[in-house]
Amino acid sequence: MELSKNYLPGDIEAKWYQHWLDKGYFNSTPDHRESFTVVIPPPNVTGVLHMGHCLNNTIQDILVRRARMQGKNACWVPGTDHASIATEAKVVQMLRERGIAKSSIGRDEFLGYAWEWKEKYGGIILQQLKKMGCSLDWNRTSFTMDDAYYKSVINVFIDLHKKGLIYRGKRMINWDVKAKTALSDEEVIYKEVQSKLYYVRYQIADSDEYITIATVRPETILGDTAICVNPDDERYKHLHGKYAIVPLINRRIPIITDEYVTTDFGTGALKVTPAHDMNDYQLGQKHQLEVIDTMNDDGTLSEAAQLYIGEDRFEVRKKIVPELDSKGHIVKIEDYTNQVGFSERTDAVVEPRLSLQWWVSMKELAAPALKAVMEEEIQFHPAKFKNLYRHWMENIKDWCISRQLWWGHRIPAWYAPDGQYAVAATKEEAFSRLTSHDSRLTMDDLRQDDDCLDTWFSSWLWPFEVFKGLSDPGNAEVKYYYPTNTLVTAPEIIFFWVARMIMAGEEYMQQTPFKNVYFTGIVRDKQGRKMSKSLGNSPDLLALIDQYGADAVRFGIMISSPAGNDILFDESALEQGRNFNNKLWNALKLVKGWESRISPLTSHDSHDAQISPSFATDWFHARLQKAKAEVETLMQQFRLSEALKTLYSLIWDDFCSWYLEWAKPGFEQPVAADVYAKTIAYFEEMMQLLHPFMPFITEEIYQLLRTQETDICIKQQTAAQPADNNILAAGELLKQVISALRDARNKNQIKPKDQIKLHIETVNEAPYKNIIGILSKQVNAVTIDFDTANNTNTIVIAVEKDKFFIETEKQLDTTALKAELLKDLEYQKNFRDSVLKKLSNERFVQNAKPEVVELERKKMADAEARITNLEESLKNL
RNA sequence: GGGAGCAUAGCUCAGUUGGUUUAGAGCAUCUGCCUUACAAGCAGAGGGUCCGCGGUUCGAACCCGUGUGCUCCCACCA
Repeated sequence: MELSKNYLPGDIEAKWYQHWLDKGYFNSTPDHRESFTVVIPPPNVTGVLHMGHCLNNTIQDILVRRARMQGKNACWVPGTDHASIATEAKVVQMLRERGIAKSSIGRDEFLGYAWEWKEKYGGIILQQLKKMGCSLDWNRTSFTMDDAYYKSVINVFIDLHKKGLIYRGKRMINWDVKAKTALSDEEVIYKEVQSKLYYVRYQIADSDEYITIATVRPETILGDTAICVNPDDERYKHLHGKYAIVPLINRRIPIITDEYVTTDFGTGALKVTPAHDMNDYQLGQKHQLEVIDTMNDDGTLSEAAQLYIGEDRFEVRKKIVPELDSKGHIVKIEDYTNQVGFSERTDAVVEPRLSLQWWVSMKELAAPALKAVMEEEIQFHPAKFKNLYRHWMENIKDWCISRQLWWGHRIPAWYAPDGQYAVAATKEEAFSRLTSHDSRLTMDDLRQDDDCLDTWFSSWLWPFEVFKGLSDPGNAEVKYYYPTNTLVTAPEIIFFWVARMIMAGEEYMQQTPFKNVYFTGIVRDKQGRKMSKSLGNSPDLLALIDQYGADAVRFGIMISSPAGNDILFDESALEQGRNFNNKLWNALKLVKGWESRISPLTSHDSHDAQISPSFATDWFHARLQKAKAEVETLMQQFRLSEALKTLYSLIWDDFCSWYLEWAKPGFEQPVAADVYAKTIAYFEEMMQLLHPFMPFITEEIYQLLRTQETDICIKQQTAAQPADNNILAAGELLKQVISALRDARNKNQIKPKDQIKLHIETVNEAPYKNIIGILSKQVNAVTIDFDTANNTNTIVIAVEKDKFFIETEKQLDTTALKAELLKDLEYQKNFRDSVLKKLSNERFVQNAKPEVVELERKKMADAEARITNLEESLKNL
């Protein structure tokens, strides 16, 4: 078969993915084997594949494919998240484009459109994962709003409510006065605006003294319930415990102290309006201040304001300033630049506002989840995230789980007209509970809570609910697959998601949901900026796959991403991946080319060094085993990019640059049968090791090498055998000698075609005996002997303690060579002196470990030998 | 403001209990090669005040302190 000049990934990738699907290799059912479960962090249904997904899913695929090849029952569960905010926003936007306002249609109609949208676009991202080669069990595709999943979410709500862990409480939220809805923090856009800072003075009660505060929102004065100063602020110490009078409305408010107030901003005195500012609210809670809500839901002032009732807050700002001024309360007005929140949807200035929300009480749930991580029942990779996790868990705040949205799991609470409510799975149940208090109620009186649950309130059940852990408790699948092995996710959602999954797992499965968490970094562009749509610096992943191939993309992103570090994405890494593919392809072509030239003889039958490079096969066997062991260790430590680097250099340097060159027969010479067979076996084994990282090309090459009894992706890997250290050392010596001789040839401009004679001066000829054949071919030496050269026109090279004389026809210019030797001599002398200094330090000899001292002695002896060697060489010149 | 982390070659990073390292790799750069697997290649080379300062130690890129610069998370300043 004719193999193409370069590797062409397109058709090959599509072919193998379909083949794997047809064979059902990615599908898992429980059996006697050990399970290895990974659940995908469910991408949003609104999502399209970006670099972050690429990184994250490549890592998962590597872990899953490797486990599968180690004989484990690997199961990687796909699925999507309903992503309530993001999806609802998309659907609203789509409706708006069709001229439909959300407010003009009812909840059911809206949800109809939302489901339609989900069915149409929600699966795109999963299809894209197939292009990357992800070995997911597609029969298990889950969605956080599937019927059974939905019911489990509701049941968890009911259960936690029953346990007293869910309650209703007031909270400051971001209020959009135009849309008359609450906004999530993510929907608030902070912009810098030019404001005024108004200095307003308040009279101290029962005194002629005044205290001046600074504010950008003078209209909120009407809701003031305290003035706060720093307890250490000398200017105000005499006012502690006194009262001030709110201008215009003459309310008496206390002057309180709190460390929160900084002395160097404004006047060091802060007016406190608990109903209209996040921080003031917290201060109010802490100091038990009265909360006066002076604003209606449309941004106009309410009756509680006493003045300007019914007028918009910004109108009031314009009017209240002159009024304050006319009564002598304005001290000065300064220009001021500050950050103001705007609604992402309506661009209205967001107003902090108090509202009644549902909460999960977190302390109790957090305790076992904190323990699981601190005691390493769950291991974080890298471990540095343990600190972050601990800090958050120890200072955990209650979780606000209600969202003023329609797309999501609707809160199972029903209200009677008098405000009484019941939490129940059905309206009927709620009715029966509420009628026991008030028998006059009818079903029609009951109204279900309009709000939805936070998206994370469903995704925290993901690791067991994909196996119906709650909807069908104790079923065989959840018993087999749960807990999962490794979660791969971004550190930015450690609190939103990872911590809460651990809590839910402990609470409902009595077991942590995973054993390992691998935190990926954030994918950034070359300049270190986060990839985002607005910057336009996020490349189109599918276009990259088309251009470089999926294997190259996977290689490129993995080679530059140590765990937990951000990765700076650079297309040159993909190019490196593509080149690596090509290197593999060409190595295949070379080895396949040997097929027609196999000699019936093996390397042992012949004494001809040219066709019996048994040293090469023995050496590479050891080299391969060593690399295999290294990869095993690195993978256990989740050092994936280092494992890939190890394989890259094994294949490119040791296999292609050294081994194949050593084992390669001369032009039209036969190939020893055992060399051929071993080369094929090594190649196969390397393809197996590389398969999890680059699944497509490895399968293709594996199949082309020879007729296989199975496909590579389910071929079991064998454990590394011990490597022979002597032969490894001999290989390193050979490499070193070849490099040194090539360097000398290069520097003396001896052309590759020019032959040389080589004399080796050594006290120990034995290590060289095995490698003469290879050596002569690699440095183009016509003869090699162990005699001292007597020709004066020679180049002398020192490697370790041995000397190499290159005899050539070419006239040599020794000046450059001399300079080189002098430089090396100086280095060696300096080195010797530094070692000598160490060894003559008595305290070093006394305190250091004996083996360290011994090592220094050896370094010393070696350096001495090299110095003598170099000095002699210089004399010869 | 609270917390976490980072600083090693032009770039991206290794350097695992302080001693096989007067520091390694890949990419980039330079030099020479169209050598019959591969120019998406081959052979070779150059390149470092391990952020500054102080300390601990026989010995520090590594441990401690401190300064500087950068990044991220949370809360966002009246």
